[in-house]
Amino acid sequence: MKDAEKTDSRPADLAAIGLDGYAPYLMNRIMGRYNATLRAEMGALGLSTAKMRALAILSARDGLQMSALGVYAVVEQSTLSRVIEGLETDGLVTRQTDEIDHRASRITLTATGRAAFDRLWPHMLDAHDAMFAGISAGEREAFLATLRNMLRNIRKHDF
Amino acid sequence: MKDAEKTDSRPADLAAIGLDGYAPYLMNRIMGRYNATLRAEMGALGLSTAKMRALAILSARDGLQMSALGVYAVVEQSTLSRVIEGLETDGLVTRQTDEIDHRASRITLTATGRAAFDRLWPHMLDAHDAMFAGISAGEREAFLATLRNMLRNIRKHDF
DNA sequence: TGAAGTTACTTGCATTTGCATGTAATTGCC
DNA sequence: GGCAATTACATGCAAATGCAAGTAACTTCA
Repeated sequence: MKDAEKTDSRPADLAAIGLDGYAPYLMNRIMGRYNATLRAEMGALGLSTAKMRALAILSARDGLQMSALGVYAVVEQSTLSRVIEGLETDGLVTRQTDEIDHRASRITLTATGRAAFDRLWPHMLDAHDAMFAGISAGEREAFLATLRNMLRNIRKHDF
Repeated sequence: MKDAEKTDSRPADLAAIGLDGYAPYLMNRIMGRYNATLRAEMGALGLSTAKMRALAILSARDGLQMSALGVYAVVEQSTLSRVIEGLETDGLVTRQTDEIDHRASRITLTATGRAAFDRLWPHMLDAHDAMFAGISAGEREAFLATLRNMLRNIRKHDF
């Protein structure tokens, strides 16, 4: 075998496998476009990336604590704290102290917040569909299955 | 069929498909951890996320213009301008006016810059390997192929 | 039970980032 | 050739973000 970089040993550098052979590069490119598209489309509504993510997660799992919401939304806790403060000011979410643990607060979507997400969702869906254009349902499912395994590999929480 | 969200029509919301059924969510989680890990590990070396990406891309494709580098590295043009300025100050890259197009500049890694990438690369590889732990070479290849198709779908440039 | 340690969130502060705009160089087209 | 449109990059500025430190509320365990 001529090319040392083709063996099972760790590739010497990025050039050895090529940008297109390095999954994080491809994923960054794809998510960069996804995020940029949504930010541009929703910026007019006063929704930052972090705000969009918080709304989206809450639409699927209401009543989360800040800490869990931060994990799901991939937003630093300090950032999330301010984001939620802003969403609360705008009346999109409610923050109430947890009954059992008085340090924690439960974040809930208001009707207004739900309506905001309902305007956001079609854009998210469009961005999603654009990604998977021409990709079969079977391939998409296999792709999702791999993603779920990868998340399980690298996540630091049980969710 | 009972569940309207299980048909081919567009799902009503995120809850209908679940977070784990929405690829951008999974990809954000995974890349969030990837980026956070690298940032934490390389912050001591004075490398921000954008600086790391610029070095990595240049290690594979030297002599790029700012505009192309920005696309590959998924960094806004204005941000990249400052990032490259910083890297140039630190002696990691060289910026020289393009011979033909005097508006453009060609960015090149210096020996110091290459050395910086060589320290960065093992961390990138570790993060990559952590993602794909327990995933077969075949599954990884299929995953990469889907990613390449997705990038082709959503990219706005020919590269 | 009570002091030390942990956890949940907030806040101060400096850095990073993005958008809008500015400047210089090139291209297109009459 | 020459002027309008476009392209490449730089910069002003405000918003977003991350880290470190602070406060308050549990938990643990002697």
